[in-house]
Amino acid sequence: MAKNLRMKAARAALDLSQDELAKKVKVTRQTISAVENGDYNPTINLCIDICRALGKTLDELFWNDEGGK
Amino acid sequence: MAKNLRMKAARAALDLSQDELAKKVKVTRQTISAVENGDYNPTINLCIDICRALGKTLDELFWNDEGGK
DNA sequence: ATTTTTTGTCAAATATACTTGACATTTTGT
DNA sequence: ACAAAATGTCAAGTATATTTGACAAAAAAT
Repeated sequence: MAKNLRMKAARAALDLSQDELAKKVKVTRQTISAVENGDYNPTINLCIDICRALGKTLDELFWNDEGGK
Repeated sequence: MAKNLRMKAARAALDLSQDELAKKVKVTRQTISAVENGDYNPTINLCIDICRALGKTLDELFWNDEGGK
């Protein structure tokens, strides 16, 4: 899977560590790391919580135009 | 959880049954039903596949302004 | 240079998304 | 009214998201 650089950038823009974001979102640091590194397929509720914590929308952080595949 | 009426409407607009959408997305009819009825928390990849099959984006089908809690 | 914080990653356990099969109810078509 | 298609839902199983604990490497701070 591909890394989520947009998420990483949005987090950096707010000067949050993975651990701080994890706490806001009530999930583990490892989970945040895995999501950023594209190591798995998070649930949409987690994605939504991350978006809210970072002040972004789903399309901004998780949508890919570029016909998938 | 809340029903996903936008998804139901988008599917209806293309005149697809739950079963037909399920096949396009390579998931079970029960899973589509559960997602529409808000009975659970799908993975983002499933949401993305559903969006592509219905010609919508994540924000259009799964994002909620209304600071939902 | 050396602490301190942040991040990557691994293994084992737990929670939950998703499947399969089946039946009842609702909706649509004739 | 009847038959067929579409949907809701349940139980038991399988796959995988997420946790917990831990350690090493990289980056940032002093």
